[in-house]
Amino acid sequence: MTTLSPLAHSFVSHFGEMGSRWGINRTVGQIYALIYVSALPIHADEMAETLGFSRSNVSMGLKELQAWRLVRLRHMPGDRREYFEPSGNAWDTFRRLAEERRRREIEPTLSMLRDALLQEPASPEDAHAQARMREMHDLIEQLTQWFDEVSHMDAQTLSKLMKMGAKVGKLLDFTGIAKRGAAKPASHGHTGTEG
Amino acid sequence: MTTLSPLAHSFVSHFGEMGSRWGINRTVGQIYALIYVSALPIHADEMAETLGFSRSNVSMGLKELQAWRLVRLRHMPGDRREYFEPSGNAWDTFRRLAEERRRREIEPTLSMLRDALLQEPASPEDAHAQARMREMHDLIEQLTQWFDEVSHMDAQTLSKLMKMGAKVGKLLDFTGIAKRGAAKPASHGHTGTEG
DNA sequence: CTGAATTTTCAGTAATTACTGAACTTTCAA
DNA sequence: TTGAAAGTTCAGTAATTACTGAAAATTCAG
Repeated sequence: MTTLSPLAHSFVSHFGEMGSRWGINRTVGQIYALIYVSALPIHADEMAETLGFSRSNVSMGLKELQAWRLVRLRHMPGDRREYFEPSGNAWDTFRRLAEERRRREIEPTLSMLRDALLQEPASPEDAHAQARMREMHDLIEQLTQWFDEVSHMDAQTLSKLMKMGAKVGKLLDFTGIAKRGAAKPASHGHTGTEG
Repeated sequence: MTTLSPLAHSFVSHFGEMGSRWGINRTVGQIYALIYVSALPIHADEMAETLGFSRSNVSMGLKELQAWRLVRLRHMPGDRREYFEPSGNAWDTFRRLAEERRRREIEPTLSMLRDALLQEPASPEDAHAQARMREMHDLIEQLTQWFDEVSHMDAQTLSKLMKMGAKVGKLLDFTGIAKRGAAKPASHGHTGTEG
């Protein structure tokens, strides 16, 4: 498949544009999209030709995709070249992206916040800043801890949890009305609302 | 506060670096961080001086933050200048970021996928590509629908849901073992696992 | 109204990031 | 071993994105 069908082309070029919104660039996005929709594993020369990128660009892109653990290297019998396929289903892909972003972005932020919270505030302004940082720190920690738990589930389990989640949420929302009433008005301006 | 304390400085400069990982640039990240930790609303000149950016750069950054609905404009009595404060607490911030990213990134992707799925596959390769796209489409739709529900909750409710989520998840994980056993082996290579 | 204070716009430039081609390294069949 | 095929690296350049200063537009007290 050295030339793309219109269907595959629209998918691949869309992911090129979207890729740049995530940390990955256009090239990497398109390479991944191509691997993702291909029925069979493909090798770098084919990608370069299909996408119109230089061979070296493809090589670098594949390195990055391997760093994200989004693709898997395979060998075909009687062929020295390296073939690539997606390293999992859509849920695996999402999970890997989220885990990797967590490692690269969330963890450093948490670490910076933890450090800042250990300092002795030198002024009332610093004390306020710390309160805001603590609020952010606690939220991030809660979200990531929860994601940890959820990310070990497979698609079916997750789907069930989500369906239940909505109902559980509504129930809790109802029982929480009294507390909300006390907390919400303060949320104009700078607020320290947490449970 | 025209000069930053070490505490505030580390927070602000960290968000500058991290901002570029998200769609926003260094300037916008630092402006937001500064507004976020400030005890009182601040105006553009103060931001420009504190951060060492040009006045025009701050102006553009504030426009972008308003587009993301992350900051709120306020006026102080007897002062014509525009002051800014965060538009909510940490959970509000996270929710706004997520909602905006959804609008800008997820919705266009879903729309592209829906279009692609309506096409008549012109070849077995296209049929395979469509199957992969459907898998992605269904996952995204499920995730966003769930996020819709969750994003209406406030911090306390969410916190409860998360605490329950882990337990519910474990329970479901246990009941799901039989189904998992059938689905997982296929997840080597290209898989169409969904439930 | 007037004009000073404030904010916005935008063309030009600086800084950053992406991409290529050529040289280099690695791999493996013969 | 050898050398051709495959893969990688990297310096240079192209493309993109960020930032500034100057000028224009807006706002509002007087």
